[in-house]
Amino acid sequence: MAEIPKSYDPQGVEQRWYEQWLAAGCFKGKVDTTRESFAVMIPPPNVTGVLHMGHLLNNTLQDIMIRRARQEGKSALWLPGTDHAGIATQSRVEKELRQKEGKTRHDLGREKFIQVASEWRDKHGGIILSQLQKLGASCDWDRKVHTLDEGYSQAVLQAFVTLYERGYVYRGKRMVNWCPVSQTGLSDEEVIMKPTQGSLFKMRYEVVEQPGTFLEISTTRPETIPGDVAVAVNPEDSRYQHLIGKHVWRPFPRTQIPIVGDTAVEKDFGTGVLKVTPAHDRTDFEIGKRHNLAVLDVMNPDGTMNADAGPLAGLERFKARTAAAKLLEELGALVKIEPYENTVGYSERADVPIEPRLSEQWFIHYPKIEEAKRAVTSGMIKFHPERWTKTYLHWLDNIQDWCVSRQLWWGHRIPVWYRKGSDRNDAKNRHVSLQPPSDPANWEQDNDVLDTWASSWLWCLATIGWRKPGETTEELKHWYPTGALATGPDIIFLWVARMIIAGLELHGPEKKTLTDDEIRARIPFKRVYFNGIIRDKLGRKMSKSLGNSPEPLDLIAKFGADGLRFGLLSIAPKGQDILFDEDRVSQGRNFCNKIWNAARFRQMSGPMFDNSSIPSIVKRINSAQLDDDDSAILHGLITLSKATAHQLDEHEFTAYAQGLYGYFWGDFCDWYVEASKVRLADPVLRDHCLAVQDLVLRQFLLLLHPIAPFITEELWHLLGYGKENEFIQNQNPSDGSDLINAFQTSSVKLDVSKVADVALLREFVAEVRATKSQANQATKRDSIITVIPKDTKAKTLLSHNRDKLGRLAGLSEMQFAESSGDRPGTVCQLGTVILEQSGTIDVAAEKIRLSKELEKIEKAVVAGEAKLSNETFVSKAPANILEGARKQLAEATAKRDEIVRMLKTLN
RNA sequence: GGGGGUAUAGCUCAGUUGGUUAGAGCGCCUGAUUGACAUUCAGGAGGUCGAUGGUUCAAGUCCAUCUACUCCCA
Repeated sequence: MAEIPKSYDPQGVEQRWYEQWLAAGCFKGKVDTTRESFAVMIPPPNVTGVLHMGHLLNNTLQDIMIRRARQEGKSALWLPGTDHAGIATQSRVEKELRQKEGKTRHDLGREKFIQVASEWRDKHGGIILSQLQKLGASCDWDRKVHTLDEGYSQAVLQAFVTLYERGYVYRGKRMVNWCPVSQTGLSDEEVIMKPTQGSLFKMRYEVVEQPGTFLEISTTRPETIPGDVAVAVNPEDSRYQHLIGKHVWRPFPRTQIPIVGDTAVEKDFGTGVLKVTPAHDRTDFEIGKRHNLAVLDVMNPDGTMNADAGPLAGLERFKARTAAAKLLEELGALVKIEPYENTVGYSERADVPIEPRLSEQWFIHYPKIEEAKRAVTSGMIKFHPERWTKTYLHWLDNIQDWCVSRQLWWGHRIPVWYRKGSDRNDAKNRHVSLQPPSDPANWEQDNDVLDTWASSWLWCLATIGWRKPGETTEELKHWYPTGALATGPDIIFLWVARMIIAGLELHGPEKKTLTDDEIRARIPFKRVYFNGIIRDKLGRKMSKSLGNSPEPLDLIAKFGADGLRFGLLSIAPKGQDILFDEDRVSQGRNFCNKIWNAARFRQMSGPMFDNSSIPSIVKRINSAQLDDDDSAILHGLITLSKATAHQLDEHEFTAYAQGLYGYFWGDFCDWYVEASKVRLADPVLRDHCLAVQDLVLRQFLLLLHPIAPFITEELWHLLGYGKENEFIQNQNPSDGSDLINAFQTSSVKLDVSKVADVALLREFVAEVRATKSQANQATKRDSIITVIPKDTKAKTLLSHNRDKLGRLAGLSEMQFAESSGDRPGTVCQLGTVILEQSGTIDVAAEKIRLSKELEKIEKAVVAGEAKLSNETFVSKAPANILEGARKQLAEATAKRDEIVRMLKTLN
């Protein structure tokens, strides 16, 4: 066996093992119906994207789940892929086209543009997946899926056609959210509401029938004045009701528009008079419909003003706003301009304010809403943390039809053909199918593509072969529903809810309502873990413009993938946002180094023996030599295994990481290994003690493996736990029951009470060290103490562990005495400790120390006495609590009395 | 306007059916290095658990109200 280097160097280890895992096909998902299945579908990142902090956390969590499942012997599959990111990709390609060739997509034409975009995708896309490999992601790369793959595309179109046939898809002219930059409609979910600083323009319009009378009107958008077709007041508003039916002069282009009465107008908002612009506002559109008003569109799709905008024609919309204000002023119609903050919808991708715009679009009316709610409320799908259920249900309760058409070219072209020159809104003139019509010359296909989310909502189905309802594949039968989904709560509507709906409606024959059993069979996943969003240490979102996002690959290079994974996990509170601070990732790296060195120490401490299985190690444990520490550390190992199994089941990832950290560093390294150095020097006891260490290290590596796959695999082999070409991923850490069995088989009897005894010894050592530190003897290895044991049991425990205590506390001698006499000491649970010192003791300092101690313990005594003298407590509290309180009070009292006595002797 | 979330040490956070003297990591201070690890070890300082009220023998934990910050939806 090679000698282990002094500090852990992740670089070489990571690359070597990742290559071996790939070569051995470790990550391949195999359909094996004899095993329980467990699949995870990666949330497909944008194909154009690069790895960011959020991906690191999200994919670490998935990797943990899938690696643990593999260890447990499940038939596991983690399927990777990317989505085509319609708007994002098209925008980037168009931008490059514009910059490099000065062309627009229209110069190229649809076919050529898609070809260019595909080439661009193939060149720049998918970087993110190779970056994930550096993180150690154990995806089945051979099953990589892209939403524009041929088979997947078929599924997407089929879903649309099926929903059309089932009556859930319709076409219509509606108000949609229009992005002037991407020049496409968007769904409500893609619009981000942001408080925006703007101005409120107060204007006055003259009443036509009563010259000299003016109506004051407030607006944030004076550029839409040319599109005004009326002004509206609340019919119950006594200030204005007499004017309903009359007209006002619209300032520009100057014309008469009617005054209408509509209850949608809020009397208290502004002046209580609303200008009505049906083409550019949702509320106004509704008002216009009620009053039969014309829809006067004054804007081009790119956000510039069109010819109908009169004097504003040709101006960009925000320039037009300023120009409109100036114009109003010149006309004497402007009263004043006030700063004003209101909430404005922004396009998620382009980050510019959207325009409400009337256009022809395709919509999906969501099916299976009731079932989607029931799936979650009755626990067939479990959300972690559970509170997201409320958000999910609230959305379903207020659900709006989904605008799924996008005026883009990059995506799945809507599989609808219209008879040339006919009314497209008449279903008779449509051909909706995966196949074009047989007489293509008479038809033209819809120019639009589907929303990207209308492809990714099939992710759990179409990645494993779903192509149409009713048909199934081996993979679908085996892995669907998938075991868990890990994602961010920000896409609970965009993606999670829609996947649930898609599964319920499309995974099976058409049914109006579903039974619970049918729901169970159709849901895409059984659990959803919502991980928090990573922010910078000031709590801001990570963003390119702020430059506050670290480069993930740099972090991996600096801390190692394992260290980074561990660090992220240990600072990621359950479902809570995470404030990222690089310093904290170093904890993960340090932990890896600690593990590395513990293994190194094991290697240096003696020869390696048969480490090939639990029984072969347990066989080397000598029951006769089993001491207090052995019992405690092995019992702790069982407890840890059990806790880990529970925490992973419940997705308590942080507790899982911290449990391993505390056990390994605190219990094993700082105490057990240090204590065992005495025995390791003794040839009779050495091998037994090494066996215990071997067992602890083995099980610990197994438990840690899902978080830190590389270092655990490396040490697994270096310490001889696995043979060549066998991997740690195929070893089950279990919940501790295999340890219990092995101990029973080999008649190794652990004494559970030793856990408490060792805790007492640890307190004792800590007190001695503190006392020494105070007396400036901290570094002395040959201090002498006198102990007045509390009782005979304490005395036995101390003398049993004399050598260890000497080593751990730096003692050359530990004497026992009946009484401390007149010397001050430290009181701990096992007794009073007196440090022998040369020269005189600092009486004043001792007094201060003891007084502080006294103050602390006095509080406990008072609290304990109060509690026990309370009759209701004594009569109502359960017996074990009562007994505990009595014991505690007795101990506190004894300690207090001893301190008081020592203080007296000092006076 | 509606609905979440959070508030515990200087910082970031644990604290799982209410029950010892509320914990960890980092930071800070003191001390340690010739054989696992300075990516280390030992010790120390530091908290009226956001505020008020309630339930209970017992509240950081449960309930109500309030305050601050934050997210989502309108």
